[in-house]
Amino acid sequence: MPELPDVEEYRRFFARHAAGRSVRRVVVPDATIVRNATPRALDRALRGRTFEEPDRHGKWLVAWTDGPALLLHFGMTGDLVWSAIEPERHRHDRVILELDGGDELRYRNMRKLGGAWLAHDPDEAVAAMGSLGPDALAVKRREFHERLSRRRGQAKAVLMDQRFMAGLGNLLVDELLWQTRIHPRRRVETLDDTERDRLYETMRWILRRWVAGYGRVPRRGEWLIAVRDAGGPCPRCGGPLARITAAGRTTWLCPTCQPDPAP
DNA sequence: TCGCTTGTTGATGG
DNA sequence: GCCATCAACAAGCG
Repeated sequence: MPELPDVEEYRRFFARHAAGRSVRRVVVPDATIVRNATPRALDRALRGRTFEEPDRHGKWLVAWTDGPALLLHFGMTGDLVWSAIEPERHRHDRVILELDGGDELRYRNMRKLGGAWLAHDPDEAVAAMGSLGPDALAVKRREFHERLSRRRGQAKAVLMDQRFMAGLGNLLVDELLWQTRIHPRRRVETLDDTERDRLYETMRWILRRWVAGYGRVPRRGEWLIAVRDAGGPCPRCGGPLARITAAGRTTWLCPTCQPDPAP
């Protein structure tokens, strides 16, 4: 369930269970999930190391040890599982961290989009994550506006681009555009100052609410994302929602609240 | 069988 | 170089 709030929840989950604990062994049933090392190299690098408090940047989880780091990206179907909660291993558990005391933290990923990377130092970690923009939850107003001013094109595509802001995904961008009443195909260069600032404020508000209140993308309440799958009406105006494709992704919007820039 | 899916990357074309 | 589109990755569901 990987949007920024989901990965932040994974980060806390990882910290709660694995921080301060040492690695007894790393088991990788499917070698292809580790993208830049062999299972043997990953095991050798992490075995005997102790996990520290993990970091998150956008949708990336960076789990540092007192030596190298394990980087996890959750794709569309990634998850973390703790053995005390779920004792049996699952066929989609791709990386299994056996920790001191016998507990296991497992990286599960059905579709194998995303994966695991090994980084020996911060430079390698940055290289593995690619060119990411600032974390969407940490970015300052001034930098947001500065970066937005350098972009052209459809709002949906710009906001989804991890090089612009790291952490905004398909669901969250639909929510953000609906909250700010901006059509997904609206070109960002046509946004006025009020709209730009509303984008920043609303992005922060949604992220904080979803991180603090849900720890994930919400499924209930007066959110666009909570009603769209049920085919429900717009929570704001009561009109029917519309489904289009924008930036190559399924996109939900309210045609009344978010007028089409080019009817 | 086909279409669809909360993500990302690389090729292609304008 | 920037932007738009699409295929590919992979696996499950209806």
